[in-house]
Amino acid sequence: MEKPATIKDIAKQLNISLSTVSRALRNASDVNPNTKKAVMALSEELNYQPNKLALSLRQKQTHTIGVIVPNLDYVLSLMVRGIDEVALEAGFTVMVCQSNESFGREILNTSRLLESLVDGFIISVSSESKSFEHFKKIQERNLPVVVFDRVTPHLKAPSVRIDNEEGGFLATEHLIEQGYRRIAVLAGPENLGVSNSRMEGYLTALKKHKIKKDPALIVHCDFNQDYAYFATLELLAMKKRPDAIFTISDRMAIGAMQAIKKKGLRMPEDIGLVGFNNEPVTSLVTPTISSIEMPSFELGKVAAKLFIETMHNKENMILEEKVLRTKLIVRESSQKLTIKN
Amino acid sequence: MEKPATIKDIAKQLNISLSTVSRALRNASDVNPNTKKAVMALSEELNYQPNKLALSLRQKQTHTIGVIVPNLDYVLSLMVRGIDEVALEAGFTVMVCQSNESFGREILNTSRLLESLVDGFIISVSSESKSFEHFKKIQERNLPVVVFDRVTPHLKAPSVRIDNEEGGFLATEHLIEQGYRRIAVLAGPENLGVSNSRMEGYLTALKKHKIKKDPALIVHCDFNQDYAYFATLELLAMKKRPDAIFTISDRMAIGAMQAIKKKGLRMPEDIGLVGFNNEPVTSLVTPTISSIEMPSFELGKVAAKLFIETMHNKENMILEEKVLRTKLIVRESSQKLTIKN
DNA sequence: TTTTACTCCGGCAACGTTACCGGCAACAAT
DNA sequence: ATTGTTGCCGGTAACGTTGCCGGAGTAAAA
Repeated sequence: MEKPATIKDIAKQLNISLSTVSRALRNASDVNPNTKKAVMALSEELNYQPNKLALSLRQKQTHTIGVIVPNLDYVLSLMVRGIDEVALEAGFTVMVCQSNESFGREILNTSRLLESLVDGFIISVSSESKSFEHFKKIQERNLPVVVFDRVTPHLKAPSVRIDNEEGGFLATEHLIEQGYRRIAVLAGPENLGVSNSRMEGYLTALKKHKIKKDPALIVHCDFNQDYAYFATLELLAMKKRPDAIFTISDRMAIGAMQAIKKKGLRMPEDIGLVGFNNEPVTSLVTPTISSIEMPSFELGKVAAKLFIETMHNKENMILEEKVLRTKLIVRESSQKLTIKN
Repeated sequence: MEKPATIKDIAKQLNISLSTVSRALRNASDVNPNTKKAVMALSEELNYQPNKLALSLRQKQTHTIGVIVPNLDYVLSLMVRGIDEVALEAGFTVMVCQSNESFGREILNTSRLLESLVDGFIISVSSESKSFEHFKKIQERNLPVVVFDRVTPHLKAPSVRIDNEEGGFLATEHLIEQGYRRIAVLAGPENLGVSNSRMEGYLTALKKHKIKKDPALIVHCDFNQDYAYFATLELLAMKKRPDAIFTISDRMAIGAMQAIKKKGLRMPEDIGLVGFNNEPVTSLVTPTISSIEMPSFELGKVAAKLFIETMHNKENMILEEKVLRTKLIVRESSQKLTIKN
């Protein structure tokens, strides 16, 4: 069995035509039960497997979804697994590309996947992306697109995301309830939607509790542990330093934690800290870090389901926007008050 | 530009034949410079991109590599990035599948990738896999295979791995030099090669320093934080408990650390701990955990290079076995002696 | 002039598959 | 006996591409 068997081989051995074999293998109608049985038997024996390339070429569908993610950190790889799960179930293969948070790379990935003739895209945009021209090429070809996690209003497509405002709100209100008042926020790049939404929630919480917003306490920095470290050092060097920090990612929380330790401050006594994502590492460090949990795996699954829906009614596509809830996980870094039993 | 342009479109507009266009686009020889220029110009204008499906079907090559990994943890995702890097450079696309350490899943992935008509495989076997029949199907089709990281002698294929014996040796000898004597090893499943090799290094170090091996100190458990936690609790409950633990992964080291803390023991004073992989988390926990560093990204690159070599001389394939060096990273969990300056 | 050589190009087949159409039986209905 | 009707099947074209072969035209060599 050097070369894989083809329909032609079956046809030849059974002395029937290609068309009949083809029909026997799928349509089932318009073919004598006996012939069908024979074809089935032989195809089993020869271990026949339809050539996907030929199929795809013929029916102009590859049953492949292009997935573009900024990276494959804990949260995103969970989401990708969710996508994978649902896609496989529905008979799709996924091709995952990392943009490494780079705009250029994202463009490259897009065109590569386009060349690979994927049937559509599931995208989480890079933090660097300000222009969305490269995605237009996708929609020009009339391919379905679903945006997830990092959504953007510039892209007219169905989307799934978590409720970032809620997450920001929960984190901030929790800090307020614990008695913190000068709460700083370590945000990501200014054009990153998720970051801004989380900050929005932060502001809402302040407003609700009548705490005046202090622009000096709002710091934008790169989505990255080291930057967060230095940004925190600066925050702590202020005359009136913050008494709590909300970081819009756990990575940044780790950086902040290191800076706080470096300064000899204690959590939660001197300063409170809440992160975002609820990565496992938050419960491993000392002190353990409070964080916002999100249903990542579920989010991936929803994204894939949305994709399949969109794919099936391309004509009258609905711009659905799904939003999943978040949850506050309280740990040592922010729990100043003891819980009464 | 609804549908992507094809060679036929170009031919029609220029009133020349398909063959000429085809030749103009690649061969370059056997075609009038002027015609060629015209073809090039028009293909640019129409944004022509060759249809990969048709190409693959024609020349029976998809320029795709199937990559099977047991999971996508820190180390493996670095390796995959290495593979990706080199593969892309060489004009290959990679399709990554996770077996989730499951044997059945690995079989499924193999046949799916085989169906997708990949040109070959780069594989790291699942810890569950004891049989390797499913890989035979690959070699029956005469497709190149490279094994990486988790290699196995049952698979006749070029391979890259790190020097696990060395890693185990370095970790153990370091503990011995720090004065530890009853050194336990937390190993993975018994059939997992990497685990056994690391244990081999452990034994070599013991022998070199004339420390008698104590079977009670050798514990096999699942490759997993929780199992490591419980296994460590048991170790610590022994009458003559170990004074150091070498775990063959950082995940397990974390579990061990939690158990040690739970028991109220201090590292490195009461007990020493060394992990393997040098994941970032080792430097974030308290105490920081010593570990064995390995060139993961590089390993991925080597694997891909090896694959491309193998692919290019399929005929007289050499069963190369590359081995990369490891390095000990000393941190708080095992540094009993102060370093003299 | 004839032969040879070279340049450039078009036609055909093939990769593996399916959709469509048309045809030949056999049988039922008229 | 003629006309549908139905069941089953084969031929052909097409998806987009390239490799092979042969041929026309021109120029150089005999």
